[in-house]
Amino acid sequence: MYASCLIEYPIKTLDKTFTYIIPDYLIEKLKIGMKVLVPFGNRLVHGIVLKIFDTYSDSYELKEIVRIEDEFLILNQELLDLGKFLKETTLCNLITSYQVMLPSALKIKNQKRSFNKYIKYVTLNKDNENILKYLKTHKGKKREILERLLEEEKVLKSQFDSTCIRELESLNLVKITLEKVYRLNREKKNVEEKILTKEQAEVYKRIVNKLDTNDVFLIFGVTGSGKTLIYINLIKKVISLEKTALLLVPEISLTEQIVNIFYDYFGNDVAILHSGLSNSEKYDEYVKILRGEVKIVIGTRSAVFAPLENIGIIIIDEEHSDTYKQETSPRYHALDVAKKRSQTHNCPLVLGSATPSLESMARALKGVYTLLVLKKRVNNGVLPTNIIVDMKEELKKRNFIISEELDKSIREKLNKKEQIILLLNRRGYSTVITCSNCGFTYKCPFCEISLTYHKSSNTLRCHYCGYTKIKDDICPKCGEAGLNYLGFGTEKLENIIKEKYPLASVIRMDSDTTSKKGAHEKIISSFKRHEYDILIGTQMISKGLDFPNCTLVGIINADTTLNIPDFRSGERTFALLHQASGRAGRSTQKGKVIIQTFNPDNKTIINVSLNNYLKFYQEEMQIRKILKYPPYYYLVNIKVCSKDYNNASINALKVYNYLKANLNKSCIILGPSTALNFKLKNIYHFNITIKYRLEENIKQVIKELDNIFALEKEVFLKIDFNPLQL
DNA sequence: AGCACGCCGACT
DNA sequence: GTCGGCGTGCTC
Repeated sequence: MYASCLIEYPIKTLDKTFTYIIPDYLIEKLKIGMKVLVPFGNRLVHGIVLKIFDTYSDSYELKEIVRIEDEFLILNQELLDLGKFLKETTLCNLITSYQVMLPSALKIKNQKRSFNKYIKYVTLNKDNENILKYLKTHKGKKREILERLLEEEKVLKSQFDSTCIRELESLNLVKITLEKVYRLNREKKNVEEKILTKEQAEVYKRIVNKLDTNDVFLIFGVTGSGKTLIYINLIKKVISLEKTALLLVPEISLTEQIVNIFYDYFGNDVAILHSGLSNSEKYDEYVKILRGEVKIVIGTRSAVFAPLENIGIIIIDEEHSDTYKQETSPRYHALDVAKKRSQTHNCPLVLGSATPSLESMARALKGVYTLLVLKKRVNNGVLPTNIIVDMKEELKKRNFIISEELDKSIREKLNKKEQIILLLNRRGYSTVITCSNCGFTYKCPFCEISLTYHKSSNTLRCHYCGYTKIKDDICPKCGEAGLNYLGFGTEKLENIIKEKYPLASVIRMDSDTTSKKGAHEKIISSFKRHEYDILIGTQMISKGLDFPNCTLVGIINADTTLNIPDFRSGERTFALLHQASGRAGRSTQKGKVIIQTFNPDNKTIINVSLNNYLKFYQEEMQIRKILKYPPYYYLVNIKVCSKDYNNASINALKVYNYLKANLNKSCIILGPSTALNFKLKNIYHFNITIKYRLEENIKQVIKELDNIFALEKEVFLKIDFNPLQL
């Protein structure tokens, strides 16, 4: 018997199978989809079995498979096929597809063999007359152990002295047994059944009637309209039909809250998968799913590959979120994978958002998706009042960061003992450091992006590659003490707020304060318990969080995302600001949102303040139509990358010429232009973007282009179909 | 990716 | 004479 295997290295030249002989003793055990160890060249590497067959006619001298690496791990046929789908749609290596499906503990290239956690118990060796004899003739510690075991049968080994146990074990009186345990365990709570509102019930019914189809639904529901409760009811229904459910959420800061709700409802029927778990925890959760021990999987992007069988529903919450798109190979969008899986399992796909992506909304309005609308907030909550503050006017009054209006509102809310959220989508202390004497500006030596000053660590850091240096006292160029700290981030905002409102307690949440495991949860729950009056944070505080006592949201600078030169910046700004404003007044009190901006006439910002998604949608669609962007056109982005500037530049032109010569005339080719982050981690990037309406030969042409550059050593391509960022 | 093989410069 | 530089080429 023979097996075709894929090798662990993700390189174009190795993106093919290698054939091995299956040794006799493995013939029974070896299955397609297993992780194996095989000889490759003069060393051993990991691989994955794709095919098993019994005749081999080539004259090549084959080697034998050494062993199976993990008896549990089998990628099932659905996932193996899904990998091929990923390779086809994103042009990645096949092994890369399979790597992304596995938790890091099980990754093909991972060396460690067992992540299983066991608990050791001591039990009496049954039917052993010697125990009674021993009891008669001995006294002391060891006798006490035996007596206790006679009563309790099974006791944790850690309760006893280990040398005593070792001696009793060697006398054959007791034995040690191992029990596999999972690191995460949550019991179901008896939660009070919440009854769906009329509106929620209607949405629920529409989906439940279609559980035997692979229809796609878009739930367009205002913030606070209770989408989660609909998800819970749908999942309950699916489970009652003996099927499983997959729920995707955008990021960890959100998962905690949603996961807790689901744990309460479903207890150990839930497995969770996200980057906040340790490798071992992820391994445990994955094994639970693999063995069919859970019915619900909740997780971030890569959880879309969870090895669930018999899926009855797939739900993507906050479907507009960028986090569903992977920015490294394989550059897939979880929504596309979910759609594929919903077809395979013939189950509905439910997308939920208060600010759907333009693509999804366009499809829903065209009738490709079923549009379901939730207009009301639960508890009759009303949407907050939004106030736009023109910061150009405030500057004249010398209010640089906090406007008069915001200041007034903060004081008012503090007096009323209500809570406040301040959003500033920029971390660090100051964002630009220049010398007033010679004009020098600090830039990252690898990315050419201005460094951000972090006061707490007294360092200058690059937010793209992580480069860090200690702050200088004098300008490194001219030697004068003329360094100025301009621009501000969350760290400085925190200082300013603390100074301005000394009686208020303030907490900051951004990626600097949440690097430790569980830090998100800690900050969120303490704010929820009202241990703090003011929460300052970056975008991570904007989504999905539910703070009933928060009645004021201040958006310190609405322009940060607006000014990024990307055709989606309007869409992103709307989603971010709308989501953030949705944090205000989620229970009975009416909320207030103050939006500080230098562009008070900007249409996107005005539509945010009007809480009018549909108007935003229509206006933005007009722009997209005129500029030929999605959803009217499809995009492919090709980045030509090299350590050498000239090399990158010359090859970018080569790529352009190749595309020009081979693509249909109807395709629009933009570039080559320097990418937004032109130099990143010491690598130069050139962008070429293709816009097209009809698929035709585009995939084939780009595939060939990719093959040509696979041989190139100094230059490489990053090809992104349907990119979210250019 | 890794490692061997292979062909040219400065050293015990 | 040898040690070692990193350029090509192969891995079932």
